[in-house]
Amino acid sequence: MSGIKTDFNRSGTGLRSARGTAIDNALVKKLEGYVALDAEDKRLLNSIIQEPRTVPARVDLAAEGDKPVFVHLILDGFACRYKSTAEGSRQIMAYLLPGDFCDMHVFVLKQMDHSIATISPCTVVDIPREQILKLLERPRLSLALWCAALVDAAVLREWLLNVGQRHAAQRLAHVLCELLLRLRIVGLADKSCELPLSQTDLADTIGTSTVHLNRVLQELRRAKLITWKGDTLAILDIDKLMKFSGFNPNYLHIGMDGADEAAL
Amino acid sequence: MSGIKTDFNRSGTGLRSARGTAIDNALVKKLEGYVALDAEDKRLLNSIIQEPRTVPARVDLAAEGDKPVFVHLILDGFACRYKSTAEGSRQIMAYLLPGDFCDMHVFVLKQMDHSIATISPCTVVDIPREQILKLLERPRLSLALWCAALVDAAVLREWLLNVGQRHAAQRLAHVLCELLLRLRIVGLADKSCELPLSQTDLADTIGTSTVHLNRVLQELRRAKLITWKGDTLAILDIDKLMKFSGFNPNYLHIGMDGADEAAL
DNA sequence: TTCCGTAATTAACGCATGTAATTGGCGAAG
DNA sequence: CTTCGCCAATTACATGCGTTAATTACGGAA
Repeated sequence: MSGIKTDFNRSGTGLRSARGTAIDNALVKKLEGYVALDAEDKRLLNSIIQEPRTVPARVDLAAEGDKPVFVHLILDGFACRYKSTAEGSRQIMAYLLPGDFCDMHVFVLKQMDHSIATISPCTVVDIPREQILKLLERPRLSLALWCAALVDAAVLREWLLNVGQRHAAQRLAHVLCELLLRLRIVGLADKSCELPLSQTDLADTIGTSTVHLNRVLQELRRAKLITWKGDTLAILDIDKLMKFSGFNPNYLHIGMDGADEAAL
Repeated sequence: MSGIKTDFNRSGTGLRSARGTAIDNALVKKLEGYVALDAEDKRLLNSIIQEPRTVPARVDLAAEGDKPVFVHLILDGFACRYKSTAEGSRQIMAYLLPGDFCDMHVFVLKQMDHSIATISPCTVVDIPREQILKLLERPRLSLALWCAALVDAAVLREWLLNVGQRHAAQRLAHVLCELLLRLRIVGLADKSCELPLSQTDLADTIGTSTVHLNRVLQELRRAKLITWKGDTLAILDIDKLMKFSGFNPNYLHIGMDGADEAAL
C-alpha cells in the first residue's frame, strides 16, 4: 500500500532484556498449549533466539518473489502476512503475533508467493534452516511445531469463511475475537489488549473499504460490544461478541483437543 | 447446504480399471512437476492405491468435528473442502482434483475443523497413517509431498485475496483460470475441460449469491471469454481471461520454480 | 506551545450485490 | 408416461458497501 520500506539493518542488536525472557515465554506458552515440552526442548527453543533484532513499523521482512532464506520468528510486536492485487489493493492473510513463526516451512519453495511486513515496531529473529532442523529432531517439539503450522492453516480457512460468508460487522467482530484469544494464549491479553492496528489494516483484513470499516466499528461501539481508544481494545462482552460474529474457537485447537500425542 | 449424505460403503470395490492407471498418472504427473521421482518412488505411490472405492456425488468424506483417521486421495472426480457458518451458508475453500490428497497432515490434530465432500461421483483411496509415513521415508517423495501441501496453502491464500479484494466477475474468472491450469497439470484439460460444478458450488466458492454468480457468468459469456454448456467449460481466450481476473500463476509454483532441491 | 502530517470520522451519492419469487428444462424416480 | 425435484436463467426491488471528498482529532517534531 503506502510507505513500505525495505529491511535494512540485518545486524543483530544484541538486545536481550528482561522483555526478552518474557517474550520467549510467548513461544513456549503457545507450543505448550499443544504438547507438553521438557526442559531440553525449552532450552533448545531458547537457544535459537540469541540474536534478535528490532525492526521499525511498516517494513517488509520478506517480499513476494524473494527466495526464502530465513524463518522469521516474532518475539515482540505485530506483523502480518499479505498479498496485493495487480491494482494495488492489499489483503492481509494473517496476523503474526509474539511467538509466531512467519514461514516455518516455505524454505522448500524457491520463491515467496506472499509478503511479510511489520505493523508495529517488532523484535524478530532470523532463523537459518539448520536451526529449524535441529528443533525438528526432538519429537515433541517437532509435533508442537507441526501443530502450530496446522493451526495457522486452520486460521486461514476460517478467514476465508469469514470474508466470503459474513457481513462486515460480523467479520470485524470475528477478527477481534480471534485476536483476543490468540493474545491470551501468549499472555498478552485478558479482557482487553493492546492492538497497534490502524483502521486501514483492519479494512484490508476483512476486505472492506476503510470508510465502511469505520461504519461497522461504530456499530460495535454503539452496541457496547467493544471499546477502542488509541491502541487499546477492550472487549466489553466477549460472549455477546462471539455470538454476534458466529465465532467458534474450535479452529484454534486450543487446549485439550490440540495435538494428538499418538502421533509421536 | 442441502442433501449431503453420509459416507457408507467403506468396503473397497476392487476397482482397478484402465482408468485406474491413467489416474495414478495424475498423482505422479503432479508430483513430478515439483521433483523428479525414480522408479521406486513411483512404485511406492502405486502401492498405496490398491483399494480405491467409488463414492456418489454430494457425500461427505469427512465432517467437521470428526477425528481424522485416513488421508483421502482423489483418483477421479471432483471433491471440495468446505466450512459452514452457524447460519448455514457454505464456503468452499478448495477444490480437490484427481491426484490431490485431501488432508495430508491433519492426522496430527484431534478433530477436523472443516469438512470434505464429493462434488461429482468420485474414486477415492483411504490411506492409513503408516502408509503415509512409508512414503515420507523416501527423500524425494517426501519433498514432493511437502511441495504439494505448501502449494495447497498458497492456493488458499490466493483464494482469500480473490474473495477479499476482487469483484465478482474477476473472482469467477480467476477461479476458472486456476481450475484449468490445475487440470492441465494432471492431463485433464487443454483449452477446455469437464467441470461438474453447479452454479451454487461456484457461488459458494467466490462468496456471492447464486443469482449474482449467474449474472457475472453471463458477463464472461457475453465478453466471449468462456463457453459453458452442460459440464463442459471452454476457455476461449486464456490470456484475456487471465488479464481480466488479475491471474498470476506464480502461486501454483508450477515448473522450474517448484521445489528447491537443495532442501533434500 | 504551535505546526504539521497521518489517521479517524462523517456525509452524499452511486453501484455492486443480495433477496424473493417465477419460469422452463431435464433427468431420476415411481 | 407422469411426476418430482434440482438447476439455470431472469426480473424486480432492497440494501450493503464503495467512492469521493471534506472535516475533525491526534501524536510527534520544531
